[in-house]
Order: sequence, then structure tokens, then C-alpha cells
Amino acid sequence: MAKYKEIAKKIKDQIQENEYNIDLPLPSQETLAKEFNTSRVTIHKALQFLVMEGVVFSRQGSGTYIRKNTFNEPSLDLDFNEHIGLTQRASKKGEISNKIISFSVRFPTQEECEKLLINKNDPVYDIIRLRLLNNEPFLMEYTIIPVQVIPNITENILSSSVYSYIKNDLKLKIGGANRRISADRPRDLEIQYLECDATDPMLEVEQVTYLSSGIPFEYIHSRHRYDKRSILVHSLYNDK
Amino acid sequence: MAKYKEIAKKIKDQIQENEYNIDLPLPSQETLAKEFNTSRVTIHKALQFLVMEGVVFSRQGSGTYIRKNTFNEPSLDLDFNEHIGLTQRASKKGEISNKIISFSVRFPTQEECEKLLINKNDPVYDIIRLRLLNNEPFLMEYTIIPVQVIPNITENILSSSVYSYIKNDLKLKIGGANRRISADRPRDLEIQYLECDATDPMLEVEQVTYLSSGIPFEYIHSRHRYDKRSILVHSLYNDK
DNA sequence: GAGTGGTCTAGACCACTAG
DNA sequence: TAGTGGTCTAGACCACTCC
Repeated sequence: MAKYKEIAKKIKDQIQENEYNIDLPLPSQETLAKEFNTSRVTIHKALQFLVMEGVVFSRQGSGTYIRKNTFNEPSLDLDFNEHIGLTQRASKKGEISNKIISFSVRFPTQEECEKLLINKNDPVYDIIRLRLLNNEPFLMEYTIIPVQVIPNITENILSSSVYSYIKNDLKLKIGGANRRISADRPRDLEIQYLECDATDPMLEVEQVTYLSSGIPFEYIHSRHRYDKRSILVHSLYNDK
Repeated sequence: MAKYKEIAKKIKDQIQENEYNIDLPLPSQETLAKEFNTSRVTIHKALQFLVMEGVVFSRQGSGTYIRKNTFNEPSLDLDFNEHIGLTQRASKKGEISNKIISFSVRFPTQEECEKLLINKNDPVYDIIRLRLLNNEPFLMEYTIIPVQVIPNITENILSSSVYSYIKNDLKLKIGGANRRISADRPRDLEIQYLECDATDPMLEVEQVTYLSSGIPFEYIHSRHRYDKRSILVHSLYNDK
């Protein structure tokens, strides 16, 4: 791991173990540079990294301070600033399991071609899964994956984690995702499987995920029970 | 403005004007460094900035490529990666106006004290506004602002933009925000003002906004008509 | 092996904050 | 005015990709 990330991790750990006074600035970059036996630029980069994670914030001329975050208690939140897949993410809160509702191969729709940057003759997997936490259903996921990009998907893989198949078996890296979040009414399938009422709102996340090569590899609609899920986002503003 | 941000802006403009072949990598960092008459570190920083904005992505050993984004057509999206306030943000799409439903001063609740890091004796503004695009209501906003942090708020300011009052008149900088997004049923007030049905889902954003000094200055619940609003987020993954 | 992006250094200067 | 973080440089080495 890069030195600046290691330093960032150490500082973060120290913050979480209350080794710094939360009301005072951290030691200056110069002090930290001596402490970690490195250059100030590297310390600056480490702190920058923590700024992006929302752990600290810096004020030119004043110092770097610990950020007192607001939404960190919660129950079943999905934090887009944590960079891990759903399975690992939610497993902190309990036992995640998957139920495969359907699994097939077909040709893509026009919209799927556009989102996944493929041709209409490139077959895609069409997967519908129900996801449960401690055996309680909380989300339905409609997944489209191009066969040529992620080949040889099996029911076994779908029951555990597609992400670890991609990372560990195919040795591919995941680069990022674009998401659109909205609210909607439930469909019949969701009323049935999520055991919710026809008047219950749904929280929908529409998402295209990319490999680090820039190739999109999945187009997902996930629809969440509104009472079991919320999404955390934190933003920085850079404009003057 | 910092040199690396100026360069980032120029490169971004060039990309948007199709001055680069979208399927080929950008010129190498070394080439760009010569072109912009600067060091490679500065070019690297500029490209890093564009990576964070989701404009390009880099692959070690290969090059830096233009990202073909997926959700950029839309109608009334709120993009958390654009760093501007609602008023400017949505004004691209039409005429934004505000209707003040109520405006008062009171002592904060326990929860408001915790989110805003204030004491129970520090008065807060309590503001309810209806926001309209082209005279059609699309969101209701419940805002709590500590009087001591943002003093002298008037109905006039509320009708235009609190953010520009903070930036232009008070000369304060906005640092960032934490948000929680969820879905919910509408309340009576929303059914009335947003002209929606009791069974319509609502998209809710709960948000604490900070000044660049780290002091929280507003705690907002905004509740959006589900058919008029979605939220865009883009994420990068850094884990190996 | 040649070319690419990622990281690191040491030193410098600047912009800003606070006493 | 002293101390802080923000930026920039020139040069170096490494890890990775692609031929």
C-alpha cells in the first residue's frame, strides 16, 4: 500500500481511539512529517485522503480538525463513501443472504445497450434477486450483466457475491459507479417478495458500475423497503 | 485560482468541445506538462481533480481516458457532485421560486442541538418553504439555522437564496454536507402544498451543512415529489 | 522493453489565521 | 508577525500495461 494511505489509516485509527483531543487541531503537517519520518507533501496527501473520507477538515492558516459527523449511528445504512460491495457492507449488521428469483440469458433492450455500451446482439444475464438481512427481506435487485464482460456466472456465484467473483476469480478491479436515487411505488413482485403494502413507498437506486478499465459491467435497479434502508452521502464544496 | 484547477478546467472544456478523441487516451502527463508549461506533478493533480469529478479515469501503465457518463440527460436532477446550491443548480432548468410557508424563531429540540452542535438555549430560525420550478411545486424544505451562526435572516433573504447571503454578504465559505436519503409517506402539509396524493411516495433528504470552519449552520429536511426529482451520485472505489 | 500513471522527496514560496 | 495549510518544481523510482 502507498505510504500516504498507510499514514492516513494510522491517523484515522488514532482519531477513532481518541488519541487526539477532538476540539484541538491535529499536530501540524510539519510535526506529523517528523513523527512519521516522511516529507510534508506525503503528510498533506494523507490528510487530503482523510478530508475526502469526511474524517477531518483543514483550514489554511489555522490547522486540521477532526470532523464531528452527524449521521453515523444507524441501522441499515448504505454508505456510498465506503468503498465495498453490499455483501460485505451490510454483513456488519447481521447475516446477509440471497434468494434467486430468476436467472436467464437474453438480448438487451435499447436502454440496456446504451447504459452498458454494448450492441443489441451481445447477450446479457438477467438476474432478479431478493436480499435478506437476518432472514428478513429488505431489497429486490434487478441486475443486467453482459456475458462477454463477466462470463460463466452460475447460480452459486449469485448466491454468494458477484463482486468477490469479479475480484478474486476473474482478477478484475472495480473502478466506480454512477447512481440515480429516487422514490417510487412498489410493483407487484415487490409487494409479494418484500412483504410490503401497495401504498408503501420504495427507495430506488439505479446504478451502472464500471471496471477500473472503464468498461461498464452491470446495470442494476435495486428497490428497497423504505422503512429498512437509507443512503448516506457526504459532499465537499470547493467553489469559492 | 490554483494552477492545477485552471488546467483541469481547460482540459475539461476541451473534452466537452470534443477536442479529444473519446476512444483514445488523453496525451500523456509528460506531454501535457510540456503543453501547459508546468511540471508533471501539477498535471497529475489536475487530472486527479477531474477523476474525482467523474470526467476521466486513469489506468496505471495505460493512460487517462474520458469517462462516458450514464445519467446526464435528465430533467430535474440534483447532482451532489456539482458544488452549487439548489437555486443556481435548478435554475438551469427553469425559473425557481420560493414560497415561505412559515418563518419563526424558537429554542431547538434535543435532536437539533445534537446535529447543529449547539446548546438548548441557543435560539434557531425555523423555516418552512415551498420551492417551485416554473410555478409548479416540487419540494418542501424544513430548515433549522442557529441565529448566532447566521444572524439577521429576513424574509427577503429566504425568498431569494440563503447561500448567496452567506457567501456574498457574510463572506463565509461553505465547506460540505452530510446527507441521508430515504423514502417516506407524505405528511398532510405536503399533500396540501405539493398537491400530491396520500399514497404518493416522497423522496426525503436529511442534511447537515457545514461552513469551511467546520461549524454546522443548517439542518434541513427536504421532501421531494417522487415524480419530479431524482438524485445523482457518483462514487470511486479505491480498495484493492 | 518502452511508455504510461502513481508516488515520494526536499526545498521553496504563497495565502491565510490568529494573537 | 509567527505559524499554519496550499501549491509548485525538478528529479527520481516504482508498478503496471501493452506490444
